[in-house]
Amino acid sequence: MARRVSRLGRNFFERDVLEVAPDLIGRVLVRQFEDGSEFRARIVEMEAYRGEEDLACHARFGKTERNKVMYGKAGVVYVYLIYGMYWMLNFVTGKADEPQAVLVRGVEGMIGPGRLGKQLELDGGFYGEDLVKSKRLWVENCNDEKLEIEATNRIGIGYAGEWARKKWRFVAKNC
DNA sequence: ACAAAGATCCGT
DNA sequence: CGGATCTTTGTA
Repeated sequence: MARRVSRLGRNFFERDVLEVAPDLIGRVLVRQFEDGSEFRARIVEMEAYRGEEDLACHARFGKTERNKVMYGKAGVVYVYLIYGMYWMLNFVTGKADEPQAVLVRGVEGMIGPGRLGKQLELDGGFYGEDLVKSKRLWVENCNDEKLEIEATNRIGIGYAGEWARKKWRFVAKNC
């Protein structure tokens, strides 16, 4: 049965972040630039950030100006500048008022969240971008064989105590 | 108002 | 291993 390549819809992102994060491995991240060119690559590394109780999550201090989009509807983009240099790409997941997001840490040929943000030419203008409707950034299904997924500790969050030991980083095994 | 830290990367 | 570079956050 012919099934068109399709963009992931709202319902995909409305599930719990621990379900969505591994499910995004192997899907295709698409970025269309102003000049008509396109960046397209399979996602191979994701990290889950889940709720105010997760001390590694930006929602650990409650709702703020920066993280408020995480409290809204799923399927929109949460970007923020880290170390004054790198734009980090996240997707909001779960129900409204449940602050969750997945950080895109790497795609095929472009590993590292900071480098990816640079390659995609992200900036504050992507804050709140809706992946379901956007003309410049979205995620598509992939018909290729499924990748084997490994779960490990999250990177760069050593300050989070117990939460640093959660295996909430999902990475394709052959990468 | 201020100071400290940060979901990183690069060059030495 | 330290510097770049600047926004966010709690009050160190």
